[in-house]
Amino acid sequence: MVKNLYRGAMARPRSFDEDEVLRVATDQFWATGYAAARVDDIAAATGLGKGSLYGAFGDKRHLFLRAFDVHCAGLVEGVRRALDGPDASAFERLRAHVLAVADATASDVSLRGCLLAKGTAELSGQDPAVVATARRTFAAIDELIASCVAGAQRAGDIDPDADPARLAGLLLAVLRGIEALGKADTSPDSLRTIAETALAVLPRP
Amino acid sequence: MVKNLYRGAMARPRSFDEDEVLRVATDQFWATGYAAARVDDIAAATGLGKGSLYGAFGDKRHLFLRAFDVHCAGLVEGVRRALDGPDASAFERLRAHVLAVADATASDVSLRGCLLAKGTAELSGQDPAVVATARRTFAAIDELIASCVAGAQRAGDIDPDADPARLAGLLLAVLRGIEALGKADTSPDSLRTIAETALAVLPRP
DNA sequence: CAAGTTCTTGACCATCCAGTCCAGAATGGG
DNA sequence: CCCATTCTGGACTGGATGGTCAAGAACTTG
Repeated sequence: MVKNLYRGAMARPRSFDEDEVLRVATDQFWATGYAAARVDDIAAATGLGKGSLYGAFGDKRHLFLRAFDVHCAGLVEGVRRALDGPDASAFERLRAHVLAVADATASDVSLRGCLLAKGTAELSGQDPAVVATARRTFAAIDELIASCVAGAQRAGDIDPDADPARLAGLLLAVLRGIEALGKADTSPDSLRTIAETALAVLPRP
Repeated sequence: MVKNLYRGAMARPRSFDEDEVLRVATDQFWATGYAAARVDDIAAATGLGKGSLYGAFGDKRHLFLRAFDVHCAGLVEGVRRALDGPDASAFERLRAHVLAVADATASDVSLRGCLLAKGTAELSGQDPAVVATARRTFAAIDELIASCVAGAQRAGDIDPDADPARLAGLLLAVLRGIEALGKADTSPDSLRTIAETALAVLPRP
């Protein structure tokens, strides 16, 4: 249970920023996975005592869930920034984003991949909350892609007869696939080629 | 270290089949992930004492690595069986396989996904042996798909001017993406639609 | 400034778990 | 039929780790 509610006016104030702690915690979970991450390490990395950590977040699982949520929200926000914009440049934004994901995955020397993928892979069979967050996140990204595709259609860069939702689903799967292949140290060239091919097969008007 | 070498004529013979034990171990790792799997549980599930397990496989990590190898080899073998055959039906086999993966992923009620994906996600940052096996496995599947695509091209079902390697890479990414999305409990319909769309965008002659 | 509240620290606890070890069982060779 | 060898089972150990707690620090309110 979370004990320290942080309801505004408190006696002794928090000595830390919750979001900052969550970012550090995210790094720890990211590096090793949920089960292998140690609460002591997270405490050390944040500079907090374990009591504060447990007081603020309840237990390891809830700490992870919070970090996971923040991370996923950030992901969606990043995709939104990358894809939002005027129809005229929608296709170019889509293209840039898909290639950027491939390049980012390829240059991830640590092979840690994305916490969304890692967390979902590790915990989907055991924690419904993780599944729910992952689903929401994927759905949000799917919609962002779909609306970017629709923009590209209006701009005449993608066949207007195609179903934007279907193309978005395909692109989302490709993105997640690139991420998965990247963790197996697939060559940067291969990943980029996959991204290019995905863009190339999109139906032109 | 592995102590029991099993070099043919031994004093007291093994009471178990190594492959069978690896299958059971695979199930355990699959259900919970590597870090969360307990050697005691694996021993219980196989009916072996821990002494025998450690004698035969060395330690938890090597046991996992062996199980992972066997699992991946089986995966490749399954794909080979699904995709090998005459050119005339190559496209149909490809189509059936892609749809089958989507359906299988969708009907995986336990959301455990594929051990290849799960193991790679969890351990790619920490165990080079896992990365190596994953890469080999993906490369093998990639080649199988490429050669099936080439067959479909010879049969006139796919544009002969397309690069089969590029299309194979794209399809592999889509398959891995479907797997990833499936763990987030994406609807069976969505997964199948992604598979259908991937097949639909393949360039026809 | 006293009282009341909440946060912080880190020692402490109870449990869990990978890996060890040994006494005994099963087998083949001599 | 006995001995050397190898496997088996499970009790045991040492260390790690999630979570608790109590004493004290920091702040608000009256």
